[in-house]
Amino acid sequence: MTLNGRIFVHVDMDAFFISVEELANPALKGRPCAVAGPGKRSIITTSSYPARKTGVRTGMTVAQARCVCPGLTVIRADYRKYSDASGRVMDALGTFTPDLRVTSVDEAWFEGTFLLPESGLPRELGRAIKNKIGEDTGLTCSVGIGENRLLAKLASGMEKPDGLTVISPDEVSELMEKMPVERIGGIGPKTSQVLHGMGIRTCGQLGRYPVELLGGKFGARGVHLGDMARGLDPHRECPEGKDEVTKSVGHSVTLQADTVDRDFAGRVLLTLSEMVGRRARKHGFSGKRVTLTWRYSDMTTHTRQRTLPSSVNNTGEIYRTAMEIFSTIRLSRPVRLLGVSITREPGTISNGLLFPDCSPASPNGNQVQETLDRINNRYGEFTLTYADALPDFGELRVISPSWRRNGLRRSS
DNA sequence: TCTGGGGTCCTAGGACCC
DNA sequence: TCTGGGGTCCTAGGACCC
Repeated sequence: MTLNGRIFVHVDMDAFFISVEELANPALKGRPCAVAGPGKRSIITTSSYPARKTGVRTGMTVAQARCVCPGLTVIRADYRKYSDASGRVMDALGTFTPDLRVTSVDEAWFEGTFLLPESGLPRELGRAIKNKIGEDTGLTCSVGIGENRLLAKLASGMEKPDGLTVISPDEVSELMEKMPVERIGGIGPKTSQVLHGMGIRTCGQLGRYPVELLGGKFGARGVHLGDMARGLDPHRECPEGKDEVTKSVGHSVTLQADTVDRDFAGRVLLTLSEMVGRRARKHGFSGKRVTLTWRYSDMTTHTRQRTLPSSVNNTGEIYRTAMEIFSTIRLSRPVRLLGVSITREPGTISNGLLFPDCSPASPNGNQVQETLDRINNRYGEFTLTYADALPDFGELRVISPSWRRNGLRRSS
């Protein structure tokens, strides 16, 4: 089975965090286990395949998961370990192409058109990738290959775990005919619910639906839905590197208990501002817009933002702006989450190394900050910090699935 | 003992300008 | 007995992804 035109390869690690834990502790293998954060309100991040069989799902609370699966072993997330493992995986993939696109801690894709082995069989390329990752890291992955990104990603999810799936052009229409719409990247719970309401459950049905009606229902996005359902990729024109620029840096935290205490909230905002500022400064990022996010106990989430005259990444500026915004809002209910982020203006380049535009609050403030940064760089995050900051969650190392190696999203 | 945290992109409405 | 029509910027919210 060969693909005649371009080919794209999508690599997705199997139950990544759990697999890394199993590597460190083989006794976990074959057992129902799950990785979760440290807080009592944290959720399941990843679960092993035996755990999934019992009904454990990502997003459940630890209590819910234990309820479904009483024998569940819950492992506290160790982001440093996953970050290191991810680096090894991406290094292995980097031996195949100089143009690897890392989309998250456990996912990457690249165009493989010119990388096919002499035999020209995509499946052989896929096998070579799986072998290389296995040899270098001891981990398994699922590889999907298709004539565009959308199909490659779809393919990688078809035979998990340890899968290798090649979708050749002549099997696309038959494959899509019965494919549930929610399997397509970009069609989430809300969209699929609306589609179901319209009597559309499969990609076959979606692909035949009149484009005008989809456009009317879903706006600009609706126009692409039909194409996607037929296995065409709306991202096919994606200029080199254009999607690689980081646009915002932020941190948020769900509090251990909901609060109406404004002083405490202020200390949380100081801590978050320092975390944001630290990470931004480390990577030469700065942004003009500061956004405050808060979530009430009923899960309704609100944001208020303020655009500053110039870009900032100074903890003091970020904190001051966040507090200015905070002072304008009246908390109508207890708050469960607070967040702070800075956003780059569209079209501006902010790289502190080239353009040191991190306008300090005051020369003194900046000196203090530089000293703090130096100490924390050397001895670890929050070794020295503001008296009012809360070091207990400031210590948390962040690695989100959108983490990128050598990129801004790398955990600090 | 409900419901994490990091992001991106899109939409819609209002302010403002000419 | 009135109030056009663009364009752009800013803001808030929401869908989605991993």
